[in-house]
Amino acid sequence: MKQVKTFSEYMNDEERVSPAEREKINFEIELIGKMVEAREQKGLSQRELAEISGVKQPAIARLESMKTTPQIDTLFKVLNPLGYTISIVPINAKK
Amino acid sequence: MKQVKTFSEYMNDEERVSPAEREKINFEIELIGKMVEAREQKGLSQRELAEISGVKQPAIARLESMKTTPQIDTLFKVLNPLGYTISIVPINAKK
DNA sequence: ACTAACGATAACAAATATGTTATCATATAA
DNA sequence: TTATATGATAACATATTTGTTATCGTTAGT
Repeated sequence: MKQVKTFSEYMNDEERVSPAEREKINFEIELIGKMVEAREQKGLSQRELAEISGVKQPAIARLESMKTTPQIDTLFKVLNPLGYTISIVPINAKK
Repeated sequence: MKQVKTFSEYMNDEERVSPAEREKINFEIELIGKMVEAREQKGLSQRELAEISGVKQPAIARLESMKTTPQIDTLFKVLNPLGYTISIVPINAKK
């Protein structure tokens, strides 16, 4: 018998993780995925993105390694030079 | 001659408001619009939404009156019971 | 071997949001 | 008029992120 839960099973256990928490975690995974990919695809180092965005390199490193959850100001500062923004969508629009 | 700028003119003046700041302000306007509308359309008071979401009523009031910019945790807690979430989109997808 | 650039991390101060509790003014209903 | 519910606000403590500065280990290039 299985002894531990998979990550997916853990994430879908409502008794442990609330829907809002799950949305937040999914968002963060989506965030760092697109963030790292876009940064590297533009050939930018963390230090270069730091200069462009106005967010310091240690803060970017903390975000990319998921040590912290960004504040909204920081989110826009980092995403904007990478060509992304965020928007509010109905939950059922989750394609 | 015009003496003052309209809000729109102010917002589009890159020397005063950076692109990232503009995105953030637009996001906040979109946020409180959908937030208040959805809350009232569901017939919920701030106190009721506070109970459902786990965010205290004073915090909700501060958000709706734009006294503070929410943290991402708070954002998901409030938006989730209202049927919304947030997602990362390319800037050119701004319809 | 040396240098330079990279991402990660440490430590502390500063900034900001939230929790908590209480209260206020206003509107609405009885 | 009295009572009740609403959104807004105050004051303070707590929590979390970011700034700041410095450094670390690793990798790539010379």
